[in-house]
Amino acid sequence: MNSPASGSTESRSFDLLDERIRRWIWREGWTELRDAQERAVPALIDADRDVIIAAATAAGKTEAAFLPILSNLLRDGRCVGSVLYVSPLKALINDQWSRLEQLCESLDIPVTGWHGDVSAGRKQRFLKHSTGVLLITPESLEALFVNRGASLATIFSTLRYVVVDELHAFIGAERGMQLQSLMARVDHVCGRAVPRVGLSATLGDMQLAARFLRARAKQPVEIIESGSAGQELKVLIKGFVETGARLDFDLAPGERPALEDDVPGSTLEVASQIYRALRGSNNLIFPNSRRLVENYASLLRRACERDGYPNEFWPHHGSLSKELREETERALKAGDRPASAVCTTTLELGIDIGAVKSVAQIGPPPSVASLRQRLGRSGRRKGEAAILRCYCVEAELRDDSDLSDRLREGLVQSVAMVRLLLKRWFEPPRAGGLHPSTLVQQILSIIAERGGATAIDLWQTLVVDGPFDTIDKPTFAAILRSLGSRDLIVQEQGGLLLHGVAGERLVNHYAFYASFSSDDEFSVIAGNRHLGSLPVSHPLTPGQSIIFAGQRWRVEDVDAEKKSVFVHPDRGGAPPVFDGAGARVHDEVRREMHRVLAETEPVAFLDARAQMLLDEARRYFASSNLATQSIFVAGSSVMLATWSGDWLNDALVVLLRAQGLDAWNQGPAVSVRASGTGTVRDVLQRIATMTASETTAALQTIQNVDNEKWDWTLPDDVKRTAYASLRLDLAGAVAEARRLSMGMSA
DNA sequence: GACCTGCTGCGGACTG
Repeated sequence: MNSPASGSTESRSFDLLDERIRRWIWREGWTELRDAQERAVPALIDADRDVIIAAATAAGKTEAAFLPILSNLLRDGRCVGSVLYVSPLKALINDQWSRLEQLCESLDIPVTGWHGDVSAGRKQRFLKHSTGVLLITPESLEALFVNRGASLATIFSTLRYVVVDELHAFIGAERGMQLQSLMARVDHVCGRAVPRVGLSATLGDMQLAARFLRARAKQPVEIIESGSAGQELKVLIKGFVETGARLDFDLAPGERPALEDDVPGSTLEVASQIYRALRGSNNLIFPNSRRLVENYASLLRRACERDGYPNEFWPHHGSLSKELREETERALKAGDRPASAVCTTTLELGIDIGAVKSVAQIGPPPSVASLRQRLGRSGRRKGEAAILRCYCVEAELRDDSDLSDRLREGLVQSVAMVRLLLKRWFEPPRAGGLHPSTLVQQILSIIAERGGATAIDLWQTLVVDGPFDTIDKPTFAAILRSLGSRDLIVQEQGGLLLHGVAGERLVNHYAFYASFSSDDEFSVIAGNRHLGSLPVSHPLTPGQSIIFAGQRWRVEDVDAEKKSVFVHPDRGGAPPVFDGAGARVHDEVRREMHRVLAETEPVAFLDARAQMLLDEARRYFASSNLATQSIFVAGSSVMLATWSGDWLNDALVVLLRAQGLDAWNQGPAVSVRASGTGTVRDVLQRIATMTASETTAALQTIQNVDNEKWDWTLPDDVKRTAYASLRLDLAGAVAEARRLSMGMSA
């Protein structure tokens, strides 16, 4: 069938679908099944294998999975089976629920959304009749295991598929480990391997994704990869120099500059250019922090006010209340007048926000993968190009400017990332993390589910059948002892493990279900209105002014006990201070940066000022022999130009420090405090011959290794190994030390 | 000098 309307028999897949679903397709007026849908039907219809569907965002992945799955459910005449659909976002569950409900209503298949915002009544209804489609988050699924362990076998008795949406969002993350464990526990409860289906638009390595979906598979995972038509991309990178000058941006007559005291001139210049280029259409603007989102949203809103337009620029980030975020989403979706969002990664994936004309990136993107995801939001209409504008601010050079400024690091990183994007490369997920923190959560959860478990049971489910297969028996035993010493678990006479008093208390609180931790935040309240939450590290004081939700406020009162900040509108304001570490750059990006600097041809997508800045950086790169020289003296430091990613650089820093040198990661280079290169070369030679156990010993020097939610419960060495598995490339650092000490070029 | 995700059961008061 290329055309169901014509009754053509070209499509075997169409004929395989249940008659009621064929009628639905007919009614919808589809003229053909998309490529991914055509291929997914025979793979899924018999529920006899695992499948990955990788296709572009608009290629109809949900239907590709659900048309054959629902056909299977209808086989017995009426629906007696069930499907478990797991999604990383509540908003996505709500979107998918409306789409599926529209289809399933006519098929008499119940569709149940299940997450924290869904009423207990709806959940009860599913528990009574556990058939149809259950759309759920990993956290709510965890809660089912903890609270309804005894009825799980009944609930999942007719389960035919487990579908995981946005598969890429789970790989390499704590939530991914949790999800893999939950899928293994579903199989255990069902007493059989329930077929798994993974959906994603951004998978690079299909084999990695297949191993994530089912490790140690008896039969291979079937992979359906549907290439997207190459979409045209228009890119422009604009350069700016921070001179410290201030622009007369938006002052009303007689108004005293207020923001200008806090905002650099380049920010005003970037805001002013964005305003001119984007006002009048729908766009997404990505500064790299919530603080900058607030700054730009406030400036752009005031520019609209100044010119007498209704506001077109709306902030969107994770600290804003659900209501304020929905206001922004509604403005974007409405389509009756122009609206742009100034946002963080909250608008990078998931929810449908309608057509977006262009994407503006302020400062270097956090990663190529993220840039790719952001661009996927633009030019979705047929025949329209995706448009990307990057705004890069560089410092004015002085005699004491550092390497990063002289090499125009931010600009060069943006150029490198855009070039990698055009080559269709992006960072693979780092799947080697051990995540013993999540193992602790799963141990406590299984004890709750089964009303107690032996060490052997836990070992079998979590390590032999589950995702924690890099944990050996002595380590597993050490973790159990560590949990015992903290009263999280106790052992009965017969060997059965139960919760201790402390364990009982933690598992019985709803905060247990999430595998990841989050910081303490203060509620920001204006009058009766909850504006959102603010992660506060330095406590706020009454009288202080802040920018929040794109507007300026003065702090009236702070209630530390209730974690609330009471504010009222104000004219002045410094943006709220957010803490956190920087984005981590991949090896390949740093190598591409080296190539960008070593070449001499102009880069096609730079404006005149950006090209000038790049030329400057290239001249410095050439005159300092950076193409061939890896070790050199700069002031009171010795620079080691590794041109490697932050995992390798951080590991090299750990190894240098363990040898008594003061070192730190400076991006393209590692900097060591030393007067000459002699000592540094000697130490590099020593590091170059280190064995794995010697590098492991160096981990002892790291001060703070508590990274994930349950790390505080783990033995010290397990914690350090876990830290290294997530954040350090120790083997790479040893190899780099060898290269550096032999005087080879990058 | 970063970002994001998620969260139950139960008792008691109240309503129709």
